[in-house]
Amino acid sequence: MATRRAEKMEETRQRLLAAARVAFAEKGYAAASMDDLTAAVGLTRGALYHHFGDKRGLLLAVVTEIDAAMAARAHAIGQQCGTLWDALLAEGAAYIDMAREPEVQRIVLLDGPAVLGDPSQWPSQNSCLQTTTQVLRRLIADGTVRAVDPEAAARLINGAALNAALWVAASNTPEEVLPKAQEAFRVLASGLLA
Amino acid sequence: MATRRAEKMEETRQRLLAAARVAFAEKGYAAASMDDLTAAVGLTRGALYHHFGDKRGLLLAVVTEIDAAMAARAHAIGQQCGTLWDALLAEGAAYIDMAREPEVQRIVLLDGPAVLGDPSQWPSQNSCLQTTTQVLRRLIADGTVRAVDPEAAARLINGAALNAALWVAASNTPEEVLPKAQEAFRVLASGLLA
DNA sequence: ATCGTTACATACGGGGCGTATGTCAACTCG
DNA sequence: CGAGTTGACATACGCCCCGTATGTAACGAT
Repeated sequence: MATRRAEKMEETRQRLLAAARVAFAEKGYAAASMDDLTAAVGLTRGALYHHFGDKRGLLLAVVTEIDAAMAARAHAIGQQCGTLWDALLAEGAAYIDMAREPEVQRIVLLDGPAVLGDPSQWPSQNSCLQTTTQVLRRLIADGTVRAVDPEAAARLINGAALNAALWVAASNTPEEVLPKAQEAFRVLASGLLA
Repeated sequence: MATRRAEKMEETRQRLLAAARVAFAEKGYAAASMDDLTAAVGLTRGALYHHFGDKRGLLLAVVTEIDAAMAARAHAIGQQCGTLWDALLAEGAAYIDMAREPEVQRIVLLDGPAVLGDPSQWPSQNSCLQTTTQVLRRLIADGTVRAVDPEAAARLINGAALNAALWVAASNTPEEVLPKAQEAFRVLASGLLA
């Protein structure tokens, strides 16, 4: 089949994606130059526009990739918990933790919403949100959690966690602030219990 | 003394601010042209850079203004409540409501954080956050709310509310979604009660 | 009345994005 | 096996926009 060609093409796509992650994370979306970014991996803007359409398309691809990785990681952590409720708390803590990484923070939490709009409208559908919603739905079904709209609760929980993470990361003393944030998260989440 | 001059100067400052609010809200920060913006009120970029330093400075001024207005409005609503706890819930609901306005959403929630960084680091100190923190401090003191870090709890509460608002506004059917969001907010907040 | 200050306009340079066009290698098919 | 076609990527161009340096005219002080 057309393997040789498609193979190489996929490789350049990945190289561009990787370079974009670094550039967007370090300089931010607006300040990242497409010329510099492509040159860093030995290509030109031609390749970029061929693969991703425009600068925004590139950001979308990067965000989708990171979002999927986050959701997978959170899901894996949740799986290791004895009860579903513990899984929910653990996933929340995981989000707070992940959002401390500069790459996640800058790209997914700050530039992502500004450039691509509300996360729930992204094509990736915000996998993180989906994961949390699923867990909540089951918790409501088995009576652990009060009867609220699962999607609404998931959005609030996620928003709280991500906001907490932003706070921790921007703090001068993250080590002191992190436990406070996690404790507050647990207290707040307990409001959902039946 | 130097009133005539200072008076006029203040007026042009306000005109620029007003034009910026409109432009940033309608086109978004990145797509808003400083040339167009200033021309819309019969001035040039010269005036703008004289008053605000740069494009970012203009956004900061706009954000500060809106933030102050939001905090004032929330505070006023809280004052009308019988108990402090009701005030907290009412303020939360007010934030959800205010964040539905396109101006607030686009400027304060989306572009603000992306361009200016984490809201808690803004010079305006995010008045909204301050207000909520104050109320929480008093609620903890009088034993209504469990002993958590007030700032942490305020950040989470605010994050949840604002995220909910983004969700409502981006939804296709805001009327259906709004009550779900408000209900979920109340349930979540109840976790703070002692 | 003169001079310094300052609010604002004009002019200039640099850079970045998107697109139109070119090129060359890889696959297809007779 | 060779000619044609497709497609991945490079090159070239125009446009817009930001920030700054420079100019100017009005206002206030002395």
